[in-house]
Amino acid sequence: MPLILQVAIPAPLHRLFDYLPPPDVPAERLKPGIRLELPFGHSRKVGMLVGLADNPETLIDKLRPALAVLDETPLLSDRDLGLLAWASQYYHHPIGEVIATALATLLRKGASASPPVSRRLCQTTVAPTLPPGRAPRQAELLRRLRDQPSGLPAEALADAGLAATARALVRKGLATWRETTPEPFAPTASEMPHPSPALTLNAHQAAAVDAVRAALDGYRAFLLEGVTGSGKTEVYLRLTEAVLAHGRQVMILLPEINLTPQLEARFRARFAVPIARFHSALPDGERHRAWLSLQRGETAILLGTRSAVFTPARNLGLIVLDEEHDSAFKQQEGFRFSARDVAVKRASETRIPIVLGSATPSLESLLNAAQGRYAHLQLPYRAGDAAMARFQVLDIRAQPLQEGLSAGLMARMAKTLARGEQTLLFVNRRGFAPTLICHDCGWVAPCRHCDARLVIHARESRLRCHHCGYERPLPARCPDCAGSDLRPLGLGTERIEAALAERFPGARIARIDRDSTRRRGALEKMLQAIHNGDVDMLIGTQMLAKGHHFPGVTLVGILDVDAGLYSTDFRAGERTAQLILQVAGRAGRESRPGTVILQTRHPAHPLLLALVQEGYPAFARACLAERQAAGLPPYAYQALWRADARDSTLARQFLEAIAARAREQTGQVLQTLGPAPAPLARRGNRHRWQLLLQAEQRRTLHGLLDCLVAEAPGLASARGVRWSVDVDPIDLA
DNA sequence: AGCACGCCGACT
DNA sequence: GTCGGCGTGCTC
Repeated sequence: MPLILQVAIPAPLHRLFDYLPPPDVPAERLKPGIRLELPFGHSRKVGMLVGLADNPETLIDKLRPALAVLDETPLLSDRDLGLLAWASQYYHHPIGEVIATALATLLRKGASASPPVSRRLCQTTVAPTLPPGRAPRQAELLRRLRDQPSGLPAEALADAGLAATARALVRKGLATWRETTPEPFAPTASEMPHPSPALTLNAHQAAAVDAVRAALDGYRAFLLEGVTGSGKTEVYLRLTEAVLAHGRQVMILLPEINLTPQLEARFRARFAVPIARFHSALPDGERHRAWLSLQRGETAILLGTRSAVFTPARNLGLIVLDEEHDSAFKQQEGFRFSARDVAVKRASETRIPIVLGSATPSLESLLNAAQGRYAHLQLPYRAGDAAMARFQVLDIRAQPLQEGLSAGLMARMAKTLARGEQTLLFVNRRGFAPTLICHDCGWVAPCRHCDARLVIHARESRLRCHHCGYERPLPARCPDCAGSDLRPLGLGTERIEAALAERFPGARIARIDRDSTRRRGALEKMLQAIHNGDVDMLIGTQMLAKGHHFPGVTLVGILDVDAGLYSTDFRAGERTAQLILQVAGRAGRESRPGTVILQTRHPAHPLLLALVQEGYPAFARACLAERQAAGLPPYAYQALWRADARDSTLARQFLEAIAARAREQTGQVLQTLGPAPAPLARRGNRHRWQLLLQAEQRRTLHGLLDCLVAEAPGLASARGVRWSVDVDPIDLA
């Protein structure tokens, strides 16, 4: 009876490949989770064995034998493979590529996963005769070896400058090198001191810690909603302590590890256990070691970004995902997974708790909490009674603007400057395509088919909806008030910087955005200058909103609230609110909380008022009610089908065929919006279109996707078209 | 995605 | 007469 190997290969192919076992390999070594070297087409690939079968799926004479087995023992457990198979199915992404994203780069290329050889220096005799004469360093090292029967690691000796001393002892036969493999992390009383003492918890923190600690034995998802400065990190630390005490590992996921050095510092200060980082900016070798150390159980705490969510762990006891609302958790190309949703799935499969933390939770998570799927924990107060910033809505309708700056805001800036305090100007440039707005009455061009704004296509002089494809010519006058002052909405940081330099000659201005901080170390330098008080005015994008705190800033100006309130993306309001609170949380200190000025042409916008008058929870409730009324996520489920082709018509016709099939199969329970040109309609000489599929039931949508993804390659209109499916898209742009 | 096979223009 | 353009088709 032939043994057939079912192998996942990193290629954009939605299936497994069958192979014969490599020659001369005993069957018991062929366990799912090991890597194989394989002949594939005309090249060699590293694939993952995911299953065994008695009979091949294809003709037996097409089978080729695998070339070699690369792993002694499985790199991925059945549970790991199960999570990856789920992700492949849920996101409709090829299993081979999904598995590849779960492996560190070097493993993907076939590098050895055996533990690196590490040498420890051990004494050779129990009562060594000390070398005569003066060799104090050798004597001292011998004494340390006597106290440490398991020996001292070579790296530690090298770090301490004792490499030569060690060699001398070995030469004299008093010590010897032993090759050891690192032990799985196992907490002992001596390994668990608190180098930095735990802070005292307030009542809300204590309640949150108790709730999670009571649930460490099984799956439970917790939404930890805590305003900026309310002490979420201390909660994470206490929970980590509890989990480590059980000898289990903790995974901390962050949107961007480089922006949260304080968090890592606090973990390192609190715990004397092995802590590893895992993120895409890490050099391959380090990533490889971090991956393996978690997989083998040598790392107790992993701090990582979204790519870390698939890293296998021997004995995971808790997942913490901080800033859970952050869109960086969603991969925006290729395998478009949400690390937050995968993490929840992983916790549930592993039967461990997960804590999703945020000051401004996503509406998805708030709804999950409201419906009881997540337990809702709240930290409503800032530690140390620090006051929240005051908000001030500034009506700029019919006001003269100088590059987006109103006279009122500039007057406040002048005063702030005169007092020697800092101003932070926030420009939301999150890739919103500009919208047309009437400067006299605030009218914005709406789509007649969608609850969305039309987008200016300047070259064609037309307004177009990116959801349904509706379009009309650019109007010369406002349809509402007949005013002729119609303006595109949206300003760049450079224009504002120039305007400020002109208006405030002599003021020291710093611009912080991707362009100005591209050079290595440039951001750190600017931050230092700001902290030193060498900067009067900061202009920045959302880069400013994360991680850094600016105690010298007492005035925050948000120039462009309308662009966020009226974007083509229905999620823009939610993101804008999250950003406003995040920016507000950067400024001021206990004694001087600071003022946040929001420039808007819609001073009575109900969501804006809810946010500034009642706070984020009230805003979120209002926003959820709107979403429910409109039948939008999180009350509906979406998938965005993208297609591109050399010829624009081909891509459109393919998506029209998909839309037609979708309507045939599901009828009324599914909405199709489009196909419409993608916001970046032509990229790399390919024309891009998109089709939005939406259903009230997740099952309806996924059942349909299963069929359509299987059918699509066979459609006549699929020729020459490249396509992909984005499940739970967060950027419809 | 690679990578080959496969039919039509400008060059030693 | 060849070298090479990238169109399309396959990979167990």
